Amino acid sequence: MTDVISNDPTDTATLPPGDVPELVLIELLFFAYRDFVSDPDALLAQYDFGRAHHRVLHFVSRHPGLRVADLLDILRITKQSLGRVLKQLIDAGFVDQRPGPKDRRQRLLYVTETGAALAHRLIEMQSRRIRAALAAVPPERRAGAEEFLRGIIDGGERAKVARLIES
Amino acid sequence: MTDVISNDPTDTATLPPGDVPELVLIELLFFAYRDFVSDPDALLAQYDFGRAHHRVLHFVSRHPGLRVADLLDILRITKQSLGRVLKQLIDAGFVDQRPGPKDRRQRLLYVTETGAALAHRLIEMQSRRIRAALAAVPPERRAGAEEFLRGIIDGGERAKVARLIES
DNA sequence: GAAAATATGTCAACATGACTGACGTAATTT
DNA sequence: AAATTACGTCAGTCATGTTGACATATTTTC
Repeated sequence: MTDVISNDPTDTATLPPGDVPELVLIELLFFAYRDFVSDPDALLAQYDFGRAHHRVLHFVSRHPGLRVADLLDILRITKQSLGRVLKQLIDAGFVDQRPGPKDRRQRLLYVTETGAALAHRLIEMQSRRIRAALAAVPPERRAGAEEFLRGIIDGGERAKVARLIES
Repeated sequence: MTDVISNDPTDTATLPPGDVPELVLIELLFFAYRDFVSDPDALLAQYDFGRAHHRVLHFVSRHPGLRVADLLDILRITKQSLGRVLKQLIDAGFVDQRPGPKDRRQRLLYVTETGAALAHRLIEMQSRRIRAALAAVPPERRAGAEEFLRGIIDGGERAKVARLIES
């Protein structure tokens, strides 16, 4: 791999970050997310799980007793997509479901001890990366990262996400 | 890890953000990325393109004359996956390829005018979201977002990504 | 000049995770 | 009793990723 950058000026003019300053953050979001999910992916592969299993396991672990409908709203996928992944997690003994005590139509979701252990390992991997990244940001600017990410979320979703994260 | 999540549905205590402060950023990255790609997805669907086409189009637009190998390194996908998407972009007239002038084994990639127009519209959509998010961050903390995201990228990749973004 | 390495393309076969749309069942609410 | 809700399921499709092997042209190295 020599030089990723072209020196051919004969083609369509490109938009350098000088012209569109937001390009830097657009591309950083891509690269950051690419690497952010890479450690979990590697661990999950050992269990024959993928990114979808990670998301389900994470949110069930964080919110025991979560309903299927809640999970669908969080993940923005269809019932059918969730159903498959959830079934695999239940069959493999990482997630458990019980009828709701008040409304017995509901299937409330819980992680098992095995599931909790894996969820914690995944959180630990990503926490380490987050801590390392924050360590390189001057303390007075650290809040900027969180504020920026909250602003990227759809306006209509922001309050709901905030509630979910805080609880 | 002192906390153990029990199987008991009545025990809702898990790992709250209070115990693992990085959880907030872990979850914000998920939600922010989920919404960040949502507008492009909607526009691309009109052309029967997906997220993979977006990424190829974006980086070819930003770096005219990019080689296939460079793109593989940026996107971290296999030649076969890229090949399919690239072929569709070329057939649809959004991307053009020419043999390298020095090394004729290379197929240097360029966007056509049509491709550039679409790439610019996609950048514009995401720029708008970025600008809105930054507007809500106090100016003295804005740099924190960029610094944090750079820190999330794999240490070994950071210099290469920085060069790619700046050029 | 021959051999090796490189850049790219291509084939077959497959896995994952997403989709739509329709329908079923049990439980709760009106 | 009827309507609504929560959830599951069936059947089919699509997009995007994977591995591994092999082909071709070209450039580099000995």
